Amino acid sequence: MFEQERALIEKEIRAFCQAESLPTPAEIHWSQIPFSGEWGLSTSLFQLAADEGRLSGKKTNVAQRATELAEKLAARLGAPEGFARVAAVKGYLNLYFAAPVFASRVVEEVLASGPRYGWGASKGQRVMVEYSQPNTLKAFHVGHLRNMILGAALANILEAAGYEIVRANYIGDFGKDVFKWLWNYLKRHNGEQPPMQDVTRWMGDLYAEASRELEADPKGEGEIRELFARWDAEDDEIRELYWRTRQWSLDGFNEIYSQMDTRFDRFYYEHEMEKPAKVFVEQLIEKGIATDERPQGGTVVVKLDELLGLKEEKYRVLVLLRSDNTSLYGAWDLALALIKFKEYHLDKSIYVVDVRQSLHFKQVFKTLELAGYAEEMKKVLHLPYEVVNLPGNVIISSREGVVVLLEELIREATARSAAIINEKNPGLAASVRDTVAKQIGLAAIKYPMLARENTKIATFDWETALDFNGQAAPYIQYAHVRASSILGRHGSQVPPSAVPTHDLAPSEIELIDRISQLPEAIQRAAAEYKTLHITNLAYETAKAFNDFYNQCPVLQAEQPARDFRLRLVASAKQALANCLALLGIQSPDIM
RNA sequence: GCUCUCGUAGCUCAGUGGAUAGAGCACUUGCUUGCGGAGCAAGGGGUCGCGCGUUCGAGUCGCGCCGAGAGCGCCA
Repeated sequence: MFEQERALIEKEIRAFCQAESLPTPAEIHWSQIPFSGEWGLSTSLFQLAADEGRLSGKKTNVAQRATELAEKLAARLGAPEGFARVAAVKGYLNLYFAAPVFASRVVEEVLASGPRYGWGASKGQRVMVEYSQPNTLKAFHVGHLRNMILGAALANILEAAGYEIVRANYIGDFGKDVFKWLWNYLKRHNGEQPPMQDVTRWMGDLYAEASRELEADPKGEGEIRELFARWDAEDDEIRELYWRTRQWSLDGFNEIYSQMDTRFDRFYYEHEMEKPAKVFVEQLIEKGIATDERPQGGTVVVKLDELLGLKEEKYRVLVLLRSDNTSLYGAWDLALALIKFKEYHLDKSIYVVDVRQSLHFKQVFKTLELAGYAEEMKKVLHLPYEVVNLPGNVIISSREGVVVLLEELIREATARSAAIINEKNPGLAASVRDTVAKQIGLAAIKYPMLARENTKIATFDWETALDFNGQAAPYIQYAHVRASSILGRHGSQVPPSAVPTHDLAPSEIELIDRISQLPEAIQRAAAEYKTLHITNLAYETAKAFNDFYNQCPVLQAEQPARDFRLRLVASAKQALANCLALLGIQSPDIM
């Protein structure tokens, strides 16, 4: 938000370097001024002092020289436009903002931009984010939650940063697991209908049963292959069963997506990939990239390390077709990757898939690179995230049926938040309470998944998931409610723009500072693909608002402070709502 | 065996090569004639896994070790 001022000072610093015959820095790094309680910008001169010493070949005391340079520079700058003062402190150049000028600029910009405050200009690039990827005929559990929430938030953040976004889902509706389920269904549950509630739980239970039964049944594998073959031969009975059971899962997913407030622009399905994948595999064999070992009773594979002439194992081997000629998911991923580029002319194709598939994606992307798609492969990115475990490092397993069902979690969280509302705000009408309870419950579930580094394993336990205190979404929503409450009591429109003429309190400046950080946080979160920059800022902004709330009266304040503070409250409310919206979290006005 | 990830307060986690490493939870204490106390303020608690290196400067970068987890030819 202060790019202009920054650019101006940078120009001055470069001019200073030239005048003093110093090496000109390529980049000038800015940070906040710590400990001062004042609001401004800071940069250090150590690097410059060290560079100068290295170039001259003479031994220099870097700390001393940095202090000297900072002082000279401060003297040269004087008091530039918009800044109250400039100071040299221990080798740092500190520029202190003329707070009223900047404060008013921040507030004006937030209120003028509204829900789009913080959004960047269009970058003219189209990015696909693929996420969720649930498997039909399996349970939808808390392990899938991280993926869905992370992907959705990331898509929002990239969109806000200025990219055109295509939200894609790739439904796992094909492969051996599907036929394993059908095999078990035909043997033990033929004709059964799924229950009304928790469809995916029922599907998952049958899947776990199928896994158990298969282990005990030596003929099972053969029977499953037979079903697979019948599907291949377009056997009506199997096709009908396949479509019918698949639809049960899809209905269950749609229910969950609507509950979680998640939407997609494009659905891909594994079963659609089979044919194009097989055609593509034939081409790879012709090109000599894939090796056909089927005549010897083997598979079709891409021996990546061998093709690349690597001595150590790195990419290993990607298996594309089984010995019985059916295709594997590696083959489908080859086809899908190209279809995406063909359909949307993407500038970037992102896969939000858990870290255990890192090698798989390395293999897929490298194979396509070798097959002549090097340009496209520069634009793909597997964004890995760690799994969600249960307490005691218990792995969530569809195969063994050890899952915490997502719908159960949503119900629990909603019930819990309704109970808290009853306690804290007993006067609230039941219908309003239920709506708000859901907003808070969902937020509490989503926030911790987004506030954690993607590469860290998350542990799900009920106590933490349902803890609504402290660094959690309800805290942020509460700050938003307080802001709404003040504006509601004020009643009429917030007063028109005004530069503050009262002495800004430290907590006012801190709050404005946090609000002003949103545009940069969005750009950084998008560049690094990290939602936690937004969760952190949302929390810090809420904290700053609560501090302000305690220290600065608004409605009781004297004019002109009252008018400015009303506008500040409206800005804080907007900034909080915008952060939460990026995270896929709603901002209630009462709770 | 090879590859990848993680290791910061009792616990869960932040921390852009820069000034005095921060939050939340838990624990102790205080704050409501005041805009919503789901809040605020204060307190204790740290060999940033260990070592070497790069650098003016390392929790942050590199290498090595230790510990934990994951992946590695016909599941997805």
